[in-house]
Amino acid sequence: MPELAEVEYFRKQWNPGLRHRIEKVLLHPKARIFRGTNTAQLIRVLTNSTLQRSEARGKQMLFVAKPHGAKTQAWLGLHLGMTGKLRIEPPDFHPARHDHLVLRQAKHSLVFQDARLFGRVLFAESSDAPAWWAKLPPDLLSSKFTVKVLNQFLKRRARAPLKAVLLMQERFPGIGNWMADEILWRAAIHPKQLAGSLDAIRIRTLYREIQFVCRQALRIIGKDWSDPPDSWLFLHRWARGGKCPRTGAKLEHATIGGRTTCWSPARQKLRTT
DNA sequence: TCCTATGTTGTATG
DNA sequence: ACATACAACATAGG
Repeated sequence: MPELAEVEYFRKQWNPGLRHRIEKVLLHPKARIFRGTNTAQLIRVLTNSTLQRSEARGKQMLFVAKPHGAKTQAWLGLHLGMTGKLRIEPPDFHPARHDHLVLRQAKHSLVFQDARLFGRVLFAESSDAPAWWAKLPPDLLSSKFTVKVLNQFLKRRARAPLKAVLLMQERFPGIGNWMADEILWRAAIHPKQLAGSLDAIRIRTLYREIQFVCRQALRIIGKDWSDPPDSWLFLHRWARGGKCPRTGAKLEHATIGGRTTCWSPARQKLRTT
């Protein structure tokens, strides 16, 4: 499910728990989402800590807690993978099969559910942010993501199709399968177009559409999980016999960059120059 | 039964 | 070393 805006939506689902104490931590230590993470430390430090704030950067979320009587901070990183969800339940709630992490508070249980277990839980106790948070690439809506940065990355990935390149989180944090298709559709660029083959005009167009889709998705989906308008590719891409909302022509599907990709052949043509 | 799924990563290959 | 491609991970639903 989750790309940039969906992650932002799920992050906010735990807002009722901010500034409240965590009384108990429930988890299945062997669940795959805890791979590489010290769950004993996570339980010890988070129990009796106070949840303070949260942030999302791309698909990565951060929850910061203040451990009881300690000067350090507790850093809880959550990644939703393909099927992860955050939700709120009553304090006496009993975790179901896919509820792998529960932070129990007096008034709420904060639940991380993930059926496919592609998600991930990271944890650190330290005064400064751990590397897995501090070293994340700049947000696509920040001033650090410039046309020049985009241009340089496209040159380095010159032989890869743009669809695959847009999915690279090291440069496009938060973009996932549907956002990549939406961006390329708006920019009228074929998903198989090689990254190194864009002229300066198209690079600028691509840049603009990246920012447009990020901004609008956050505003619409990130706010309350509303659907984007009918004018977006979003609502048509999985429909059987789906039609391009701009040209009315039939949409096409193929696997590109290892992912099912949808584009409008009437609008997105492979270009040799 | 077989195929698909809004993601990441380890490994093979060039 | 660097860039690219793809199988593997685990479960549910059509």
